[in-house]
Amino acid sequence: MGRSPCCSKQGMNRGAWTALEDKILTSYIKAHGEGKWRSLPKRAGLKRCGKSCRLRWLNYLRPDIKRGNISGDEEELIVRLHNLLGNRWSLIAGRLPGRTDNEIKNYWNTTLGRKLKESQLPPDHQKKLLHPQPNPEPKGEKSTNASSATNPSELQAHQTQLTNGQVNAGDCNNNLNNNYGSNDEDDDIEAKSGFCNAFQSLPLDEAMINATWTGGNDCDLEDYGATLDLDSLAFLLDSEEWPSQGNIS
DNA sequence: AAGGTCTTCAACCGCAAAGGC
DNA sequence: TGCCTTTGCGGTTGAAGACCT
Repeated sequence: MGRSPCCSKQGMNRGAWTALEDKILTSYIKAHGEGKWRSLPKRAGLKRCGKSCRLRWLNYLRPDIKRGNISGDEEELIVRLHNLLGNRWSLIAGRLPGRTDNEIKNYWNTTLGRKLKESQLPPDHQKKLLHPQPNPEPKGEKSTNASSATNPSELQAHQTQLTNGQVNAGDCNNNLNNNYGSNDEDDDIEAKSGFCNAFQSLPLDEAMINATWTGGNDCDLEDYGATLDLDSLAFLLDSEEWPSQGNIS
C-alpha cells in the first residue's frame, strides 16, 4: 500500500496556521462542504496538505467546537469513559459534544494524567487507569469497538437470554465475572450489577449490538430507540468505580 | 531582568481500515 | 482479487507562553 508523500511535499506550508489560511479554509468548506481532503488544498488555493487541512478544520475551525475549559462534569465523564474505553479518544470525544479527540487526548495527557498520578490511588490502580489494556485483538483485526470486553456474539447470546427472561441478577453477574475474569468481586460487584440492570433495560437487537460495539463514531443508539447523550450514557457510568480495564479479559 | 524549566496544545507522523477500480 | 487512494485514528513532537529561581 503505497503511502503518498503528503506533507513532505516541497513548497507546502507547515507549522502554525495563519489567520488568512484559516479564513480561506473556512470559507471554502462553507461553500463546498467537507471531504475530498486530498484535493481540497489545491482547489482552495492553500499550500497545505489535505491531512493538515482536515485536522485544522476538525480540531479548530469547525463552528460547533466548544472552546474553553473542560468542566467538572466533562472531566468526570472523560475519566470514566477512559476507564471504560481506553485511549479511544475519538469515541470519548464523540460523547462530549463540541470537544475534539485531540483536545481530550491533550487534556488527559496533561491535566488528568497528572491528577491521577498525584491521587491517593494505589500505584497498581493508577497504572491501570493511566494505561488501560483493552483485550488484545488478533493482528489485522484492529477495530474501533467501543469496548472489547465482550464480543458481539456473546452479547447477542446474552441478549437472547435477557429477552426470554432467562437471566437474573445473579446470572448476569456470573456472566460478567466470566467475561471480565475478575478476582476482586467486592470491588466490582456493584459496578457489574449496575451494568446488568442498565443493560437489561435497553432494547437490544442484532443491529444495535453490532452497531454499538463495532460501529465507531457512526454508530448511534438513537437509531435504535435509545437516547444517547451525556445523561443516558450514565447507565455505563453510574457505578462508583467502573471495573478497571486490567480486569477485563 | 535573564535564563532555565515546566506546561499546554496545535500540528505532524505513521499506521491501518474502508472503499473504489 | 489485489492495488491504490482516501480518510480516520492514536502517538508523539515542538513552539510558545507561564512559571520559577
